[in-house]
Amino acid sequence: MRGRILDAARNLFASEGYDAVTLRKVADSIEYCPATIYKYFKDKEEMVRALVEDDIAMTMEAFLPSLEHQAPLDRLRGICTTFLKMGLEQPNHYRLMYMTPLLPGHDPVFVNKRSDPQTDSYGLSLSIVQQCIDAKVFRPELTDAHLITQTFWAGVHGVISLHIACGNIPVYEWRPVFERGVFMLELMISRMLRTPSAALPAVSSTPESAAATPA
Amino acid sequence: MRGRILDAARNLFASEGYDAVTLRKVADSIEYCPATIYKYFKDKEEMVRALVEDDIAMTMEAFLPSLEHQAPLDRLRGICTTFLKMGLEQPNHYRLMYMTPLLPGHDPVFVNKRSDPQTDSYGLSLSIVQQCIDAKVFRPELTDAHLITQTFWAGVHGVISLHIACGNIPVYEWRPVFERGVFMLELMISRMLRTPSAALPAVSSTPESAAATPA
DNA sequence: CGACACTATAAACAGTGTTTACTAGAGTGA
DNA sequence: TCACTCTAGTAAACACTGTTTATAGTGTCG
Repeated sequence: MRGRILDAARNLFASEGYDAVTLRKVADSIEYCPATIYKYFKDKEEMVRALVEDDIAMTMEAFLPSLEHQAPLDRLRGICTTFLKMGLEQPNHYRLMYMTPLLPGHDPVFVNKRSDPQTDSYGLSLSIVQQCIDAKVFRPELTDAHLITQTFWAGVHGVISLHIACGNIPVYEWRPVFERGVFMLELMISRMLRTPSAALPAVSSTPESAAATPA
Repeated sequence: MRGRILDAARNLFASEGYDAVTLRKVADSIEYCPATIYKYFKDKEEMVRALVEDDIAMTMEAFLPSLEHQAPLDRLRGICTTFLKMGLEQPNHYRLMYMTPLLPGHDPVFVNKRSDPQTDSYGLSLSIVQQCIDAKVFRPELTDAHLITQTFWAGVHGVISLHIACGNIPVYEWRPVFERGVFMLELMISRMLRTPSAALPAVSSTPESAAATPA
């Protein structure tokens, strides 16, 4: 039953976007009374958080193929580009997960799922970064796995979130956003590498087509 | 009169935060009827946009000292760190300006103010990056000023916005956010430099105090 | 003075999230 | 079988949003 409510919410969310997820619309689309939802969720926030947790689980699944690579650096590349793709393809979900300061952070249930490489993407990234450090991939002075993880995350997140928030302002002649994400990633990686890297990836200087973010 | 409304909105916004800016509260705090606001603003959105435009102007003023530096690279460093500081000190304004995909982008008045180094921070950054390119500061293959500007912007924005959205999740052992911003900036700069740079800045590995984002 | 323009308002409308009081029904135990 | 409880679902209301309409004031100008 919770599942049916969440399905309806998910559909509404994916089809009509961010602000369309209203309790009444969810209730209507499942042909129930708005108050019924409160039998299964304490809050609207709790309902939304259930959605987010599902999305987190999906993200973790999407990371799995990247873990097959032998070289830890390739694993790092893999999850970063996967994260980038996911954020660009599902901006609504991304916005909810990483651009909305709602999740109180002090919620014990929510917090316990974090920092675990199995269920949390930060924990997973952290462990891969640590593997890179152990494999002496990075320069010797770069020893703080948290700092490195947070920097990679911020870099990729910056490209995604800036695109979601400002990507539809045409006077900024935006370069293609995915290429920009890869450029950012390789920029960071290559500066951190112990053995100097090859050239940075090329980025097309044709401004991105206007079909960037379809609201 | 528009000014008085905006002042009230600004106070409300700064003191009670993002969601507290409601037309009725603004009207109450200035002791007018809610409908009166519609005499001076077509929308709530137009009122909010007026706030944002003021903030943009303030941002531009904050950039002025950075333009005094002789070396173009120092100018670039200056505006980036200023941007970083501003975003961290006024997260509410930052969120409104750069994390809310509201501004339709097709508004002609709004668009005309963009891309001008005098009134738009992107235009200003772009011109400084171009000066760096002309001064042969960057590696010869880095010729696309837009790409470079967008990359710097994304990097700094990533640190700020990630901190605003997720900085209150304690299990991520966040390193001090300002130091992380400078680290990100120098990471990007040093990889782009034609003449190799010195070491990256040190970042304290003490997790940031819990007083990060006071809601 | 009379006509006009303009300001501010009260009241309502449609839409939120949320709560309360209530009903119909399904079980369960005696 | 009969009462009993417990629960899923509901209608109606409440307190809020942003927004609109019709109306009462208030000044200015001819």
